[in-house]
Amino acid sequence: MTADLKPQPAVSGAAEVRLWLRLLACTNEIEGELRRRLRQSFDVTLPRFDFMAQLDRAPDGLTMGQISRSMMVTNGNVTGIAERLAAEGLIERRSSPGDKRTVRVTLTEAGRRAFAEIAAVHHDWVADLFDGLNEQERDQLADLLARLKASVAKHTEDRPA
Amino acid sequence: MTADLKPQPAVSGAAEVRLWLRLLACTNEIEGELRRRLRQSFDVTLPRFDFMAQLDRAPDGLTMGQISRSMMVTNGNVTGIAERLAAEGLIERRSSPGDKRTVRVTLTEAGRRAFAEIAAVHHDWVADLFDGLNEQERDQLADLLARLKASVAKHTEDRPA
DNA sequence: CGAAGATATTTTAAGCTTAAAATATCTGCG
DNA sequence: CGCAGATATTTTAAGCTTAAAATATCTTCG
Repeated sequence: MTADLKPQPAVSGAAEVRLWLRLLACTNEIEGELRRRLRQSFDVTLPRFDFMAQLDRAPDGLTMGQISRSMMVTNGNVTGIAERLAAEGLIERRSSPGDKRTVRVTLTEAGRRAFAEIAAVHHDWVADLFDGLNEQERDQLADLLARLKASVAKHTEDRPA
Repeated sequence: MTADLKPQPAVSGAAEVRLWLRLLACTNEIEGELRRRLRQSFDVTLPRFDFMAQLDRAPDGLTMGQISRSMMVTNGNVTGIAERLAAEGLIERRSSPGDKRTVRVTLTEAGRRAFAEIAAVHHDWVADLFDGLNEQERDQLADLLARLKASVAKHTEDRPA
């Protein structure tokens, strides 16, 4: 529809696809490296670490739904992760007194200790991986990603909430 | 070791972690949206589309190892994807004449047609999702990601090839 | 009160992903 | 030649992830 308003390169979207593939490769590289290190150093998976990170910021605990929303994954997904974390004694699940449908999840004392230990090292790992960018470049990247996220949201905000 | 050469904010790595989480969220958002659209419009998964994309650029086909390397996933992973693509009649696997260990994979005619149809729409989708960034911003993002990838590689290049 | 619809969560089926072990084949060297 | 190590791939076990269906509880409204 905008063909004569906005001249395009020979193949529509080719440059964007290259950029997208680079973004994906970069993210996967970092994610894979962090996953490997978490497994080797702490025998923990990235999703379990992420789950615990949500709880660590919420002293009173969170419901399963809150966790799934903040992790941006499906409800069913967090059920499985919670199952394994509970089996390891790192979290506790209690049915809410007010609303029996909801489950209130908290870190156990062991979970809080384990998370703190891992998080400290995790911070350093991430700082290391990003140390090839100076502060200005990091700010620039953060800004571009915010714009990109907004751009994506324009095309997705009309999904079933 | 560099503590007195390079002053750090109060919590080491906090800014980098925030940037990393933003990068991850942004990538997941785009990846999820593309996955959903591929499934709804073409009943195909992202990994299968990606697998076919590798083959489409290689008229003579590729070995399983070449495919797993270009997709940056494990060997075992591509075995499963190939199994399903072959069941759908989209690829063909032939034992190599020279080296009986290797498998030469090619797109079937149906596979080539299916890929072409999907790829055209996929290009447009990606272009749409990125249309909130102008050309300069896209170039800037590509450049920062290249630097980031290089930075990450510094810390990972010493892994078993 | 009681049913209809909304909300929170779990279950299920299918598929993706990894790491590690197993298989099969090839290559080089004595 | 024959075997030791290298290479290509598959298999296995465990876990992550999604979408859709099922379950359980709550809320609203007549």
